[in-house]
Amino acid sequence: MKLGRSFYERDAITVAKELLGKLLVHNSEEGRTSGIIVETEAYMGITDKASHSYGGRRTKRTSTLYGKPGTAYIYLIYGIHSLLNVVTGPEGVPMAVLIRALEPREGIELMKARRGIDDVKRLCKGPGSLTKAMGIGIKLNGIDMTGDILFIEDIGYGPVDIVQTTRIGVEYAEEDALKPWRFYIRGNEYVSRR
DNA sequence: TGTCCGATTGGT
DNA sequence: CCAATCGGACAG
Repeated sequence: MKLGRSFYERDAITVAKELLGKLLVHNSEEGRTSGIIVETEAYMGITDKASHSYGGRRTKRTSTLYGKPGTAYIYLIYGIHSLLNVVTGPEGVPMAVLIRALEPREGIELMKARRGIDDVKRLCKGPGSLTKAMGIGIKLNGIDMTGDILFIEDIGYGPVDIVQTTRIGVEYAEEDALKPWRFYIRGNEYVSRR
């Protein structure tokens, strides 16, 4: 069953935990790909120094974060990688959940071709890797994830044993770098390293 | 308009 | 450890 607006209309920490074990699906022109979400991070918005919307910052890029819950916030990092987030919380509250890793399910051959590697374990390991495997680029920024192109389903996976720890790559966020807002499925082989 | 730099990745 | 690669953010 596809996740609807109300699922996303909650704080990012709650959504980040509950997204573990759900299925991310992309119906692209090249074909359908999907994977179980095994790792997420919560970005809590205007009070979170690691968030793009910290302090209520509202620019061309971050305007997506202020949209409806369930909107895809996709941006380019290092000029190379697209990172996928789902906007959460009530409209106007700029929180989001970063999808960091997937366990591939459907379209694995297409993912291998897009990534140029064969190791299934590495196909969607890391936020920049999974978007490449799934064919998700910044063109999809702002798309409604309650639609039929890019969306998330509850497939009854679980129960899930959640590990909670600090987020990756946010050292600049001072005290907020220590907040335990990264979540992943304990023991899962597809979680990113470091 | 000019400069700085990143919620990363892959290779040295 | 370090380069890749480019649009966003912000100073001037």
